[in-house]
Amino acid sequence: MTLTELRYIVALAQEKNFSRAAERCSVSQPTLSVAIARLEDELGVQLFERGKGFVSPSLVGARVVEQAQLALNEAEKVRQIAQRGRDQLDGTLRLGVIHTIGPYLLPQLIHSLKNVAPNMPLVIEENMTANLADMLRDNDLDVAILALPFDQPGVLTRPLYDEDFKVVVPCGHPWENKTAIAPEEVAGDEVLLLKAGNCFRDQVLGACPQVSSPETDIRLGHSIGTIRCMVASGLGISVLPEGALQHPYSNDMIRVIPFLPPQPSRRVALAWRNCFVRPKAIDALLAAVRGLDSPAYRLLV
Amino acid sequence: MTLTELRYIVALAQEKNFSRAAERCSVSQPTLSVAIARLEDELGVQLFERGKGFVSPSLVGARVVEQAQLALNEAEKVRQIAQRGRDQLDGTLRLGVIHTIGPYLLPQLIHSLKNVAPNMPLVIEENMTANLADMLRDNDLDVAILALPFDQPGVLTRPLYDEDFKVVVPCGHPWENKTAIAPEEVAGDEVLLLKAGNCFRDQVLGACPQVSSPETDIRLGHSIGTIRCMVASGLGISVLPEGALQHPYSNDMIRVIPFLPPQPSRRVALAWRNCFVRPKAIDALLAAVRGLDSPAYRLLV
DNA sequence: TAGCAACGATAGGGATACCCTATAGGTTAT
DNA sequence: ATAACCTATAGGGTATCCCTATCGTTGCTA
Repeated sequence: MTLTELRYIVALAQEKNFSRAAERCSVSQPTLSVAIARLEDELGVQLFERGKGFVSPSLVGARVVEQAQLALNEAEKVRQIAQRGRDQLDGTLRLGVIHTIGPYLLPQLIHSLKNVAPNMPLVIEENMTANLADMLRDNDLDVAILALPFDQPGVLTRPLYDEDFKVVVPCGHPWENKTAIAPEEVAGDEVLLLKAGNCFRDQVLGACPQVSSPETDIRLGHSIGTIRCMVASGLGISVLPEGALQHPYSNDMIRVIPFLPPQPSRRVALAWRNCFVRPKAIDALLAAVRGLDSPAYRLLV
Repeated sequence: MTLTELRYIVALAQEKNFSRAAERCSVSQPTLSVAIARLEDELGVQLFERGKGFVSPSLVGARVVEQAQLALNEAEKVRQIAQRGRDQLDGTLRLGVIHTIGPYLLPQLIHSLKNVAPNMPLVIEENMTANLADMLRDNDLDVAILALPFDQPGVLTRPLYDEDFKVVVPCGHPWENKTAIAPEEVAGDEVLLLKAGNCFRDQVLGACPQVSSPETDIRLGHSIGTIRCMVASGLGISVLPEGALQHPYSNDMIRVIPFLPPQPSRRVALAWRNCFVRPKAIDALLAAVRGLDSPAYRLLV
């Protein structure tokens, strides 16, 4: 039983004439005649009564034809669904992003993405790099935004932008009026850090070797927002990425001071499985990044 | 797009492995691999993402597979409907019958038919021979029971039984105690006849040439039942088929008297289009007639 | 009544599609 | 390093599919 055969019997039931039914199906009359005879043989039932002046579905034939029409309708829906799905920029994209980027980049990025791919809503997973890597591997995510280095077999990356690190001190701090700070000056346990697992914490420790990693978690924040508040309240100082210090996240209770050149920074990249089937969605994200307009991000795309 | 291809993608979505999916579909792995690639090409969408350790439906693929399953279900119903319809003794049979046979034969016949074909209900059309012939030709009936001769192109007949004619006189009539009557004795306008169009009326006129066909319809009955009552009330005599005089249609207000041999009779037959697709239903009717147990019918089957 | 037109079935041939085995190319596990 | 596993590709054989040509029947018409 094939879809073609089903189309044939539906056409014959409607036309009640082999030649016209064949024409409607764009085949010759013998083709349709033989195909229907074959289907009748396969099903073991005579579907049509060939009379002198008429062709008419038998009792069974009428029911079979009716059901055949339903089957054809469902098959046609398959084609329609595929047709609608041909646009790679149509349909949800599952995007992972690390905690230290998501809240600061995504509002702008989504706004920019709307221009490039208006019909591609994002499902956003905010997590740490290691978890995003797993989800990417397990096909729980389509794409992720995270900080380099990131090397994962079967996953491609593409740098998006560089983002400088800044020193953040509370209002009234001795460094309040410094214009630049050397990485080595940032030292001791006065420095507030993110909890372990966040890649940004390790990047700060790498950039400022004098910072001690305290055993207690008193000076460890769950998020950049927490740390910013702790700094503002006078608990200590910190090092944060510039993106997290843009309006409206900066305020007059803290002072943001640049490092001395070469300023420490991180490289933020897009990552996706090399076999991901919607490359145009990647392109759209790159274009959206290209459309960003923020001095905090030194674009690489 | 073929049903086979739809089966392939459903299997692959379930097994998430080309080899196992191929095995489930009873084809080789390359066959399934190529078929799916071909379908993806036809639909213009990549349905599956082939990763290192996994095979997973894409966003579109998942929807397509889901719809494919629905289409396959509908197609399978086609097969089931045909399967159920394979029994030619299952399903309604449209039976035509003439007025002078229906009320007398059918109660017994249906009872007998229940034993032969318990799942073949009858739709009964009671009409005159000419109309039954038309309905048979136009595929409005499957089969008819009527009196011979009946010759119609494309229609086959098979004799069922012979049925004698009897003279019916009212109680107290001069012939009341005769044991047999010659056809020529039945004469004049005392004889009650069916209205024109009924074949039995013509058969009586043929058997009893002395009977005059009155111009007025005073002595014409709409049905055999009407005539029987008119005889009982003393309006005249009549000639009726033996089947219409069985219990409970006979009573003590009328006398039923046979003709002198050779008794006039009619031959009742089954008729159906030669292309009718349920020959077993014909056989079942013949068997049901064979199962009749009434002295009024001299069976021929 | 002969001829013609309409219709469906059949015959025969050719193109295509389908499915197979063998194998390549890649990754994972031992 | 090797084996095992997985998917894609190549090449070839066969079955299916569809075509044209034609037959047989029926019904209509000249």
